[in-house]
Amino acid sequence: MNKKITINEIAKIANVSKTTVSRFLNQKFENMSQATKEKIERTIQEYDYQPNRQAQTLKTQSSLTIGISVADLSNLYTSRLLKGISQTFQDTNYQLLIMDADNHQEREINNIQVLLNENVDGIILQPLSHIPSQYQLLVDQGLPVIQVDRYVEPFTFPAIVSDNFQKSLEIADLVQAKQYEQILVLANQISGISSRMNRFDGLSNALTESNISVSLIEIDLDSDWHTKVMQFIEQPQKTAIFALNGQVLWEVVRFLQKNQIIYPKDVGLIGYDDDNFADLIQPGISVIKQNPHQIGQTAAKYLLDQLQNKTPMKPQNIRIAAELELRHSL
Amino acid sequence: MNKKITINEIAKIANVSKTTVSRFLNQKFENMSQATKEKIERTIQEYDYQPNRQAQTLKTQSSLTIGISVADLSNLYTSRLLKGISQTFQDTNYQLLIMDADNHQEREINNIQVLLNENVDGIILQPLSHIPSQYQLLVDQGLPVIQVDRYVEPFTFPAIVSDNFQKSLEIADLVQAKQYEQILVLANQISGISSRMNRFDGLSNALTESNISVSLIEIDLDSDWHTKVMQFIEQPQKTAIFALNGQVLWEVVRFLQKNQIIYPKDVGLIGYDDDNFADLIQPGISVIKQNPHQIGQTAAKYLLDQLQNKTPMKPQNIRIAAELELRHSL
DNA sequence: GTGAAAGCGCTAACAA
DNA sequence: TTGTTAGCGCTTTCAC
Repeated sequence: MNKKITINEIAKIANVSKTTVSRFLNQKFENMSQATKEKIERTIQEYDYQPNRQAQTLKTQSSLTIGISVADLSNLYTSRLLKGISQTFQDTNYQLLIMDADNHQEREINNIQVLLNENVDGIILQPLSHIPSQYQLLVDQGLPVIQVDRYVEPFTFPAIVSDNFQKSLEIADLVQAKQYEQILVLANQISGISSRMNRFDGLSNALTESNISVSLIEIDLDSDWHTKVMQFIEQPQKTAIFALNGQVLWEVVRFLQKNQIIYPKDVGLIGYDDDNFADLIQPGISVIKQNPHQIGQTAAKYLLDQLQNKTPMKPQNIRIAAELELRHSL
Repeated sequence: MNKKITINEIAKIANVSKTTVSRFLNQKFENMSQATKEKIERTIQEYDYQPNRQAQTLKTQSSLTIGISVADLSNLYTSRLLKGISQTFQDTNYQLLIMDADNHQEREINNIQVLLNENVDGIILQPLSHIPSQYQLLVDQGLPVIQVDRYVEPFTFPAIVSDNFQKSLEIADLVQAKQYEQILVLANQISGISSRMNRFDGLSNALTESNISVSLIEIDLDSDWHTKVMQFIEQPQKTAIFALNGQVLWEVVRFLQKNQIIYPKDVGLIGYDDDNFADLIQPGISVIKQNPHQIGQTAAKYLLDQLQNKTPMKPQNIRIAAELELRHSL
């Protein structure tokens, strides 16, 4: 067990005080002779000295660590989001403390407490809850916080999200142009998840004046969704299905394949594709592709900016354009 | 900015010394009166006190943090691996410090240095390099380290991996039974990546006595791989393609679809499917499904065990069975 | 059963 | 231009 060398020993070896070494570490060269500077540099090199982070944090109350809490670690959207964040912080001094809420609100609260307790300098949060009071402890801390993918209303922190509402307007246009008569929106529980609500609301709002009906089935809450979907498809009206996220889209495709329902003949199909797999499935499925990597990058950039300039950012929604890719299914 | 309450203030409020509070925090109740115990408990509750992690670490030299360095954060294999690790540590006091090497060796080295510098108590490593000397600094530290997905030879640390070699033996049997005459193995660079090498070696070894030829194309190193694959397919021999990981499998499927090459008629196809998407593609593709979640869990469990029992683990390979799912493509 | 005091490795105010 | 000193929040030895 290699005991690590400390600032004291470096100071002793270089024949200076530890203050001077500390000045060197923090690049305060204004009043330092070239000689001592070089002497310290050499010693640090030679002994491969790295300052102890905990001691630095304890003293300065700044951990140079960014806390992240994601809703669910195990999907590609999250991976790409994290990649974007990670790349942006790559060449800074910040470390990332990534925590998974695993879609449980208590875990998210716990994550936030742990992150605060680790004295993180900023937080990137993919919020699970839409109840602002849950995040009161973040507000109290006055820490820089950026939301990603979703936001909590009323706005307390800036949020980097996809242009969910806008994309649904485009889908509404399409659906009208193609003369569909009813739309079935399939989703995981949407209540409180701003991204999903925006996707649904965009469509409903745009079609409210039309005579196209919009229905919602939350497949994770409704064990009978298979039957209901079949009923919709069997009705005489021309029906389209809109899957609000990738996971749901693939479940629907599996279901349709199993029941030999052909799209777009028997039913129209469009959905979110966070896995970029839609082009592999024949016939091609029309999808909306988000850009989680850019969402992550953007969030990280804004956070970094706040950290460096100490200027608080006003709560606002920053939208990253998703991409509509039309194929044959709608 | 809510200044956090410290052990000193808790002590003052509870009318005891901070030593006693510290004893309480560390559950040293042997010589503590019920009265003080309750008094401290109440005060801690009331003020929502959480001990400062940096101070604890500085003092005890144990950070209660596990460092993780993954090869590439942005694929599902990694996500599921991390989920398995994360779930296992969920109910412990350990935090996870996750770092992405982004497939760059220098980054991995840097990650390791950062993790050591953060005084992590253990490391889970998906190694990028096969050169043991790169990891000498880990050996020197005497830290518990577990490798996942891949290993470095000669063995310095235990490794949790898929049964890559064994699965390739099964594939060799299949290929012989189906009377293929040549196998084209498609991969990303395999040199030094034990998992990929094991997959290739298993197949080659099993077929060395047969008259089935085995060829390798590393598609990320060979910009001309499309042409070469076409040449193989056009040969009179009955050909099968074996894609050594998910990403490669999907690239091959895209390529075959684009060129209207039909499997299994024109060419047999089997590959690793870490995304669990193969069942969506028609006709069904035969795949090997790994279990990264279980690999992560297992790695975390062994690490936790070492941490708690202070017993070093002997370097060994622990294999987690992958699953062969046969469909129509081979 | 409890507390005083030293010290983990660092930074920063102040002194020289 | 450099050093002395105090202290960040905690644990632990030793004393009572």
